Amino acid sequence: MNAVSRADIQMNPDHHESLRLWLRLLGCSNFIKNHVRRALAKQFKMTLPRFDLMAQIERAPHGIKMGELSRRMLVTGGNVTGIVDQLERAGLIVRAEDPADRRAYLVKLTKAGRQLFTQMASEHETWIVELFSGMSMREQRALNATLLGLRAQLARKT
Amino acid sequence: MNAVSRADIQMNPDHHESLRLWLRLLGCSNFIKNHVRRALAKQFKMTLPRFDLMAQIERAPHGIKMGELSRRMLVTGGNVTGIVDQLERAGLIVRAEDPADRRAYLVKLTKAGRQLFTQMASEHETWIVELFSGMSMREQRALNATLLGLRAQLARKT
DNA sequence: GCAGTATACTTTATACCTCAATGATTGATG
DNA sequence: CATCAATCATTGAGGTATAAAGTATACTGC
Repeated sequence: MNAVSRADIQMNPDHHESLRLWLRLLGCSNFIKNHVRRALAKQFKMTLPRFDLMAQIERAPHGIKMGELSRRMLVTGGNVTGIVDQLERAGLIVRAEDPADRRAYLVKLTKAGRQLFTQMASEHETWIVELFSGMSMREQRALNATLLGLRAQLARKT
Repeated sequence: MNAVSRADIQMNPDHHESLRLWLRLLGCSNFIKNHVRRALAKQFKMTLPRFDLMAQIERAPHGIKMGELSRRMLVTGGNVTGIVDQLERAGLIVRAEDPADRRAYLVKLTKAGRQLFTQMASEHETWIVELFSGMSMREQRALNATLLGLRAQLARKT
């Protein structure tokens, strides 16, 4: 094909492998994200970040602090503020006061939020199952284990 | 395929496996993306989308059309317009006329763009290699193969 | 030639997201 | 118990994303 660039010449072929792996990982992730985003928009007029945020809240029945949401979602605090604003305006969540810390809020699902989330989560799961249906359960478990290891390695690099 | 009710779907632990896998995939992807974004900003005052776009152009020495950029980056055309605007304003790329189609542009790197990209790509590669250094080359190849298969399966789902 | 339709790109409105700066509260230390 | 650094959340500016609508050009078939 075409000649290799100067950058390519300097590359160790093993390094190239890591780069390809990263691009592949990103590609898969983006594809699924796009798919889910479109489905959420179409069926529930919901965005993916809002759905993710609600999912985090749902796992914390006693409420969850803004900062904890930020850490779990790997996004900045300012971002969380904005999304919580929107969801609160829509009546799906509330900022409850934290009795132990007057700086903080405990964000909780409202009844409407819980109901909607239950519906969405169910649909969401079927979409994901369908997307991964080309892989056997065995393969899925293996991939999951690999990624769990990768995630642990990555966490060490901060 | 759908002989199971929605209640059954929630009960099936295999389905949760797919969900966990997806969240793990997304987590790894986001972590690396954040890491690279910060490094690009710090060392080159560059953003990740702009770097990605330059990388796509660099692979197409004769220039590349806006629509092709959009397809390869899995983003919308409007988005490409904005990023190309910024990079062009910075003197790193140019919109050259396509002699074969007056609606289209052939986007190319300028000399400055090519030089900067070469530097950035080299650094970028070392970051990625470092991030994946916890995995053996063997493991990386296996993961890459798995994701390649996944990507192919996904592409079939449109 | 000349509709009608498809393609290439831009624009607009809205939402996400980061970083850095700010205000408010807490908690640890001298 | 007074200070002061650390923590919790918000704001504002700049950049990235989408969908939908708009403009201009190309193509297709009659």
